Parts: sequence; C-alpha cells; structure tokens
Amino acid sequence: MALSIRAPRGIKDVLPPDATRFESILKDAEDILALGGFRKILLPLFESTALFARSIGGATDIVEKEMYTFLDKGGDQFSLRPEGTASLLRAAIEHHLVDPSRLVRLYYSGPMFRHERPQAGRLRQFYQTGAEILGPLSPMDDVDLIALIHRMAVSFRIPGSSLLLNNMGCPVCRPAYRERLVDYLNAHAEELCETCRKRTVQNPLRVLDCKVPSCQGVLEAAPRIADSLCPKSREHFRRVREGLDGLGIPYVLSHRLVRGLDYYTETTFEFVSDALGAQSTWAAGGRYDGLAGELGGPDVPGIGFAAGVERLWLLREKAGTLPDPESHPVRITIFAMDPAGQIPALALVGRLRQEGIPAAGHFSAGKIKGAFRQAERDGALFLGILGEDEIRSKTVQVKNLETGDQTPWPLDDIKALAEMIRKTGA
RNA sequence: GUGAGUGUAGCUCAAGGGCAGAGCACUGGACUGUGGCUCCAGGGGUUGGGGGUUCGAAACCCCUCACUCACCCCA
Repeated sequence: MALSIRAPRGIKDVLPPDATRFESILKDAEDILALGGFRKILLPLFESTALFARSIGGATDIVEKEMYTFLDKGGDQFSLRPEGTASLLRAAIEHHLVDPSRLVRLYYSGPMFRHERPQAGRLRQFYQTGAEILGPLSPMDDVDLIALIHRMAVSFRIPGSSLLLNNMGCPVCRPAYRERLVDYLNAHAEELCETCRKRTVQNPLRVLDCKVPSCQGVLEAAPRIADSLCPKSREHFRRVREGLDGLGIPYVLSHRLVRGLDYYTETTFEFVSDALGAQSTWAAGGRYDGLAGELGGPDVPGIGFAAGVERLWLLREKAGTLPDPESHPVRITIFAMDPAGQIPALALVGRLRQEGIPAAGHFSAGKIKGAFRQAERDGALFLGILGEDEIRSKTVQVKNLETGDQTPWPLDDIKALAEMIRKTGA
C-alpha cells in the first residue's frame, strides 16, 4: 500500500510457484511444434515501427492505436512488437533463410505488447508462441499446421474448443470481391453503424467482423467471399477442407471470419473456446502469400499461427491439465547458531552445492526456532546446525525434519553427507 | 477509447452514519541448543487518494486512481 510504484497496467508479475508452471505450459506447446519439424528462433522485442505498419497494415487497430512506439536517442522510431510474424519474416529474409525451392519451418515464443484495456485473457504484455512455414507451400501444409494446433487442443484437453475456417481469397480475386462488397455496403450504408461506415472506406473486409446487432442482417446478406473466389483459390480452399476431413479434424466454415491483420490471404482460421469468456480465441493464423515479397524477400507463400500462452493457461486450468509446479528445490538448510558459525556455514552450503545438493543458509544467528521455520519455508528435508560444539568438533548436526533423527557429520567429508541427502530425497 | 461492478490489516473477508473487527499469516512467551501441536500475549490500518454533506463518514454525494468484467480488439 505504501508502495507508490506498481507494475504498469495490464502487466502481470508471475510469482513462484506459478512462474515455473508458466514455463512448463510454454514448453509443452513448443514441444509439439518441435515435433512438427519446426526450429526455434529468438527474435528482438522491438523493431522499426515501419516493419509493423507495412506487414500488419496501417489501417488496423493494432498499428493505429495499440503499439508502444518510441523514439530512441538516435531519433529512430521503434515499436515494441505487437505480434511475432513480422519480426520472424524480417529475420528470415535478412539472414537468407527463405528459399523458393524448399520449406523453412520456424517457431518463436515470448512476450508481445499491445496497449489495450486489460480484461480476462487480455493483457498489455502477453506471451505468444507461434510457428511459420515459408517456401513453396501446398494446401496440405495449411492442413499440417492446423493439425499441429489441433494436436495441442487434444493434448491439453482444451475444453469447448472448435476450429473456425475461412478462405479470404488471393490477390487475383480479393480486389474484385472487395469492390463488390464496398458497392453492397455503400448501398446499405444507412443501415450500418458508424464504425462500419468508416471501415467501408478504410478496410471493408473488417466490416464483416462487426458484432453490432443492428448490422447483422445486412452483413449476413452481404456478398460472400466464397462466392467470389477465383478457380485457384476455390481449389485451394477445397483441398484444405479435404485434408481436414481426411484427418477427421472437425471445423466450422465461417465466411465472416476476417482476421485483424492485413497480410492474410487464402486460408484463415481461429481456434476458439467457449470456456474463455469474451476473449475466446486461443490460437489463430492463416496464409500470407504476399508478405515475404512485400518485405523485400523472395516472393514465396507463407503460413503461420500464434497461440496465447496465458489463454492456454486459463483453458488448461479449467480442464484440470495444468502441469504440476516444480517443487521447491532446497534439500538442506544450514543454520549458523552464532557469528562464529557463519563462515563455516557459508563454506558448507558451498560444498554441498558443488556436490549437486540444493542448499540454503540461515546465517542470521539467533533462536533455533527461527532456523526450523526457515527450513520449513525452504521446503528443506534437513536442517544442519552449526553451533559452538559443532565448530569445536568440526562437525555439523544434521536433523531429518520428517523423522526427527539427528546425527553429526564430519565437516571434512561432505561427499558422504551429500550422498545421504541424495538417497533420502529420492 | 466507452460502460458496469468492486476497492477495509500481508491474504480471505466482516462491520451499511456512532470506539475499525475476525480467521489465516507474522512476532514473542509458556519451552535457555531442537521446530511442527496446544495455550497466552503482541505488532500491524491515514478503510485506494482528494474534496463535500454531517455534531459524527469505512458507510451518503462529487472527482480521481486502481482492479475486475464487458464493449471494442485480438492470441
């Protein structure tokens, strides 16, 4: 209460034992990606603002109002990354990992930053783990990637999960559809909400995403992208559905599924769960065939997705599949009963650690009761006592906190003590 | 950015105009260098902050901040 500086809004500290549990959740997801042949890439937390503006799209909410943007001392403009795909593509292109003749599969994990109003499952700093495939893609690669996420849903027993699927067309058919849609929306402008009218001009596909009840009638009756697909996109969509059917992965066709990032083409998908509250998407992604070329790389197709790690946590919590927290590692707490024992206590914990025994010290010479409490708090199996008598006889009294057994151990044979502790702990 | 709900001890929560409390946690003692159980005692609070109404405000009113949820947006 007296603390005047607190964590920024929408930013969460993850305390023990949740911190190691969080890492387990992240690792479980990454393991599935690694199993799918993806290799890990470490990416910077901030990039030139222009990278995000160009890839995500200047008229998107993310770029327009949610980025943490700053000028560095050289006067260059950077932004904390609001997502991972742009960074990954930039890095892959910059280091010539993209090759038109073969596939490259990469995954990343880490915090993303968006200045949004915090809510259940929505933070300003949040973790995503995501994967991308770049190169000469088949529609079957779309299916393969989706299957990997489906694997997560099964493996983590994500409750109430379903897959929404759409195809947003390609550079050939989307502009024509876009035009048809704009004509339709303009014809019905007076029936639409204000944001919809604004979006008709700025980003017409996003209008389809509107949830205002009074807009629903008009939007349901709007021209559907599926009816405007060119033969190639139509075939792509058909083969993706065929692949999913072949694997027995259920999905719901969602012709109004329009993602909030401009780079998507063809296949788009969202894994949602009814167990999450308002922020129901736990993983989402799609094809982005023009992006690599747009960013100055080889003009190869790409597909990717990202999953929200905090949302995975919430879902696994509901499902009862949260990993166990790592147990507190301390095996023995060493108590220096008086100042003369402090140096020997320090030396003792040091030697125990060398033997691989997690050891903690209680050096603040005082009542032995306090040492027992500290040992309990440490989760220790043993308490080692170094008082006057022990220093004189060059021993340490080691008490098993569970059984109460206590024996003196010579300070010059730590290996034997370590061995005993190791055996008891196992 | 908009709306609603909630802010009381470290934590979980009482008190709804009249002395700010309980449980857990913490500290000490009973019990001197041997803990946990039990019993006893103790420390802890500008009731989120500011202003107003009132003889008197944790409570009622206004402003503000924070948290939570929802809109929006998205993973």
